[in-house]
Amino acid sequence: METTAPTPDNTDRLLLLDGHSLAYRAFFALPLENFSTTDGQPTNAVYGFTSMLINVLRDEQPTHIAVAFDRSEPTFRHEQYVEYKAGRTKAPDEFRSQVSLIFEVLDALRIPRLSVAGFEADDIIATLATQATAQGMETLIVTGDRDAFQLVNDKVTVLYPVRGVSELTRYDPAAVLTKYGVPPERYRELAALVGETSDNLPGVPGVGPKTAAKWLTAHGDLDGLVDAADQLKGKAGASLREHLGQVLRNRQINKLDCEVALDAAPRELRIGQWDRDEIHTLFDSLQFRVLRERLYSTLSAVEPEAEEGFDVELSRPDPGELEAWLAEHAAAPGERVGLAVTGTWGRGTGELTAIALATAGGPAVYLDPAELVEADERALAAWLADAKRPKAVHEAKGPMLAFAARGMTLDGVTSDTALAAYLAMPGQRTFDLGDLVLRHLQKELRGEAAADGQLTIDGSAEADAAEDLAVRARAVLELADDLDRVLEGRGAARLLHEVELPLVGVLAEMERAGIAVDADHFAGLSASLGGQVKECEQRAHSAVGHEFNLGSPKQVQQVLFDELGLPKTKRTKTGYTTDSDALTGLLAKDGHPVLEHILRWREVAKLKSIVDSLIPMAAEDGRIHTTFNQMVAATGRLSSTDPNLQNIPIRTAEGRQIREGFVVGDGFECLLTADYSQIELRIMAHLSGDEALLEAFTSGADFHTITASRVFDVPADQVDSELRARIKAMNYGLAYGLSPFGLAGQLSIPPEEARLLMDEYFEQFGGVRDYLRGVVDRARRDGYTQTILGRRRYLPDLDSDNRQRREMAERMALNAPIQGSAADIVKVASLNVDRALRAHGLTSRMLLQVHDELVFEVAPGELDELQSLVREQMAGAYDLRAPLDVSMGTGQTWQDAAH
DNA sequence: CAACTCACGTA
DNA sequence: CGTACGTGAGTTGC
Repeated sequence: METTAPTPDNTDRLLLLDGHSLAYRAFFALPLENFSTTDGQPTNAVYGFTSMLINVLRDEQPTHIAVAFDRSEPTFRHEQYVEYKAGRTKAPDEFRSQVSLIFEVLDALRIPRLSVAGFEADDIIATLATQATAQGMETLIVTGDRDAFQLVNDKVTVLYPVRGVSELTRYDPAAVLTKYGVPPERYRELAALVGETSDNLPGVPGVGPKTAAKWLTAHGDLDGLVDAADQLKGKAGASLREHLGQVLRNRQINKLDCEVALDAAPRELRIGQWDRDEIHTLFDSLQFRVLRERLYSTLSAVEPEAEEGFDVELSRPDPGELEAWLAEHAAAPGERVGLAVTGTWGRGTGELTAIALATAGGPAVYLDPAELVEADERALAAWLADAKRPKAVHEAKGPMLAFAARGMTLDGVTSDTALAAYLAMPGQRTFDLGDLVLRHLQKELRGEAAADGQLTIDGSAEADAAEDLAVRARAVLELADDLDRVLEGRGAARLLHEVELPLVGVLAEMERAGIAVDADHFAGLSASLGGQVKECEQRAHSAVGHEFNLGSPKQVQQVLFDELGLPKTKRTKTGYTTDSDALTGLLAKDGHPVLEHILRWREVAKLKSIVDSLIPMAAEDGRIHTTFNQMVAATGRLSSTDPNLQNIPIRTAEGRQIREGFVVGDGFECLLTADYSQIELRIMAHLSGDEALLEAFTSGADFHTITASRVFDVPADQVDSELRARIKAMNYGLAYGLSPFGLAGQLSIPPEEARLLMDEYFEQFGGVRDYLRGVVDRARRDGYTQTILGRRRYLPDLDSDNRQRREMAERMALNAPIQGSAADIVKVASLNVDRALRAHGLTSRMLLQVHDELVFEVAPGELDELQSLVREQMAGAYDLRAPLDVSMGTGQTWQDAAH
């Protein structure tokens, strides 16, 4: 039972920890009064757990890691034995508040945490250990639960904490035998005889470990002992005969399940790149100063040892030789080539500074686009445009724009590794190639020579840059294969290949097209708004008797609450809110004139800032080219930046004036807008299968009116605007996880009335309530939600014991399948419309996508054909039980095209 | 100067 | 105490 770690070798070592059992031990081992933050948050369990984790990482040098947690739901053991773990006192609040902190530590360290409803952490550990052994990995299990001893063998070792959490005893087969007198495979039977107090599994009275071990050794195993029970002598023998049933039940219950269905396989638990900033912030808030330093020095040693680099045979073909090179190395059908480029792109265009192609076999080329002779340029263009020459690219849209700017088309992209990573991990902010390569391939983004620690051949900067780019191309190629496998395993391969990937080109074309703007209109608008801003400012100042900055929430607070003594509003982190809801409320109560001026100032100042930001955005072609981002929204929506054209005002008349500045471009006839009406509600009706709600959609009458008429039990023609507004708020709120309280706030009615309203609603539409409940339950069980096309959103916080975070995750779980499915449908529609435009040979083009709306620029004479084509493709994008409904409008400006 | 907070525009 | 975004201005903190 020695505690030194084995010498590191090349075997993969999987470290599995039992989160709850270790945290619980730490909680009782470390005095609370020494481990709390200054604001009273207890941290002894987090500290003890983290400290132990750091020590194990340092001493054992694992290559793979995961932490398993129990869940609150009953397990299969409870079904077999109702008394299982009965009599356990509930964990103290001081402990429970720390579990989510441990989650945060693990998340920041990028250590996977696993839990499965109906199973204990031990079962997860048993499953992973069994799988790891089968794959030739070594496994180390750190747990305070002795049941794990049954898993010990040549490849599996248990580290069991002693003396609190400061020391771990190593249990290999020999150590188990020494300590208990039986080999590990008999341990379970020994425990069945002796019993386990903490699990409320009583053993045979009068039989301790010594007797039990003696019996098992003498009779081979428990079955042998049972067969021989009649011949056992003495009190102990009699006691065993009397409690035989109980012993057999114990054996049944303490058997760990090795076949739990898990999301992750052992090989996927490779130690990843941890987030230094996140750790810094988190440990700061936990006031772990020493621990942070220990962690830093330990983890820098444990970070993935990326010994391998990428082996590329880089060449720079002589002028005129590119075609031959491509024919030799990049012409095999079906054999993907990695493509990496450097340059700049954005605003619908781009410029290339370097191009590298890498093949799976090793040969790679580096090209300077500025030096390409005509023949090479032609050969490159032909290869790029050939859809039958598959390519893997990381973030393909930018390069696509850059290629397009020099007249080349990039087609045949069968993997965009950033996009694939987004589908695999939709919550992540960035998809850096280096990080992904390290995580998935356990390699550094560097060449073989650099990996060997050698200097590059001549060390020149240009040669290094060429080598770097070729390595990136090769890395993308290998990463693409790996991510293809990951997505295939999750059933998301079609989403990638049939939706997201083809959409890249469609988005690039929309960005390239841009939308024409009327600069004079914007200039006039800016001037007029500027005048109003000044006016409001002066009125506000004179209303309070002095100047102040209306744009400063802090100064506005000072004026309103300190100087004027207005009633306090809702709290923010730093004071009291002055948002428009609050000010409108104050205006109704107090009526101080300054409130009106502030509100009005905010409105016009906001509009002016939007107009002023748009003016310099127009490119030389008189059009604004936004950038669509396909990989930021966790739900699958697109986002738009530089500028954001998805939040151009529409609600107020003045706001709509801005839309008048977006106009049809030269050579086109008009703009066409087409949007889905109530797409999210239709999806909710479809997903819930609520017949009443579905009927409200198929009846053809106004949806909100119909639902209101049902809920309030009045004929549809007697539903007034008040009733309709209430139900409309409910209809939409449901998809966001609205609470009675929130509904009350929004409708300015008492919470009790809001609750009643919801009850009445659900009485009519019970299927919706069942669906919404089911969504959250399923998400909690699976760990993620899913859209109609299988797009997942992972929500680990559904298990948080921080109420606020958990409820937030629940609302996200409610909304993600609805908003995400709507995003799926609009994406499919965009693709189908784009295809149809080509098929019909139309010149009209798609310019914008605003979540449920598509904006087109109509070429002369094409309006009728375009309209019917767009309607057909949008309505037919997906077969919902509440059919998709499309409404369209046309006009010379975006505003006029509204409908 | 970067990072954060607040406020507010859209679906 | 309703989801998903991006932007701009002011403020805070290194």
